[in-house]
Amino acid sequence: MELSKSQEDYLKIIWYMERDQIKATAKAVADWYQVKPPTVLSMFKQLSQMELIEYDKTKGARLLEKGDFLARKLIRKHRLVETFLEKVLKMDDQILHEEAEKLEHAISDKLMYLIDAFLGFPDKDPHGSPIPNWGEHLKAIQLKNVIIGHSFRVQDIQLTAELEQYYTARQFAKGTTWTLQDKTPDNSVYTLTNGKAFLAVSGTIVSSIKVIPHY
Amino acid sequence: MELSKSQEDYLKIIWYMERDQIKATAKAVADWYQVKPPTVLSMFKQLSQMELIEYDKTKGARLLEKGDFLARKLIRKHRLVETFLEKVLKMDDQILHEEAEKLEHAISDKLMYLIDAFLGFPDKDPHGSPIPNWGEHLKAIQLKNVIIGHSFRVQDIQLTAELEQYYTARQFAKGTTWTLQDKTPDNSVYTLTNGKAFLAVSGTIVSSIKVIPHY
DNA sequence: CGATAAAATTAGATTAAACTAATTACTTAT
DNA sequence: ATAAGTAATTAGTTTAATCTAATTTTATCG
Repeated sequence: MELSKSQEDYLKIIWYMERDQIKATAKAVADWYQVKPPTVLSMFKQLSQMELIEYDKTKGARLLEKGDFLARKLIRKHRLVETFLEKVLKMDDQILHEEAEKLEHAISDKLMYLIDAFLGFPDKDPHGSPIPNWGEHLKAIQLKNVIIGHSFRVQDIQLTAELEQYYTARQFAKGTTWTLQDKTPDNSVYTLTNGKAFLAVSGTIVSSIKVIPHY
Repeated sequence: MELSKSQEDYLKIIWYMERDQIKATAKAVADWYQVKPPTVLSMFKQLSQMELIEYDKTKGARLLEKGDFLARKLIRKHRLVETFLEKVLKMDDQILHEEAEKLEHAISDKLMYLIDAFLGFPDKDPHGSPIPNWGEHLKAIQLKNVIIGHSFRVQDIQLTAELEQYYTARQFAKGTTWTLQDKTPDNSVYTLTNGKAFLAVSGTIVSSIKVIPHY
């Protein structure tokens, strides 16, 4: 499922708060996003449901692996767009941020990549903030936490020799690239494709497989 | 007021239907936009309220001056973005249209201008469709129909000599550029600014002044 | 410790954009 | 000109994201 603009915004705010070591309480987020606490609470509930965050009254909201990944991606888009608007289109600094704020939600992963390439894969935005990317920020995550439609490179597999052999025989091995095509509602089966073949992976082992998502 | 993505989409569809001489009935628009007729009806009501369209059961929906202006602007954004993605970022043709469809709603007028300039003010998009622009499509419209926040160049003033003199003395004359800052809820007074001074224009004459909007 | 302040939570309302189901109003072909 | 078939319209529902008002929890300070 695609996230809404709002959902993305909340993830982003929590990400920034974690970075700045501010507890992401309902109040704090409400103040930041200029809404009222009940609104934040209901969004927290939603995002928890989707396993993007974890919320606890006293600890505030914290990003789970999937939420962290999506927040990072959004921030990456923001900073790439900002860089692009400034460097290539010479946009005025005053309106830069606001413009990027709108665009970050409308930019596909493919377009993000094209902009990145056009800019020569920069690692800083015009303000000097790091642009989260592969090596620096996108760590390996569990296959369990990959989002439908995303592709990834297999980084590490911890299975019994028998199982490992089974999957290796089907080209699912360290270093190969796959896309998560679908999963069952109960997360018991993950369907992958590598463009040529399909592969079903049991939900019992998706925590034991580490992958690096492509963006 | 900013239009929502939906509102913009409906204007665009009506614009295309007018171009293709298809009557924009509730049914036809519903089929086009993949919604049900009651949804379209309620949107027609909304847009009529805002004086962007005119709806009549038998004649269907037709764009009024303001609606036509906004639809054109959206299409202009679409085609400029498409051109940009293809020519500059070398985006794949397959995803071009879909991508532009999302971006057109997220691009400010200023960014539209920057893209236009970067491309060297093209008049055709990659498919050969004309990119609506100044000379070709943006005709003079009545000051009455200018949208708050937009600037324009004064093209023609049809007033009594006395009034004309009054306004001319205040730098409001053919060829000058102004921005519509605000208007009263009853449309009795329009407030303009030229960056230096403010000028109040009576609602009784806003139909007699023709202007060319900046985008 | 207990009173007060602050934050969290719950309940219920609102708005925009969609829907379904039911009704009304046209068209049109026989 | 009338029955049958479309299209338009109305009424009422739904969902996401917001709100306000009321209540409950938690903190904090004297």
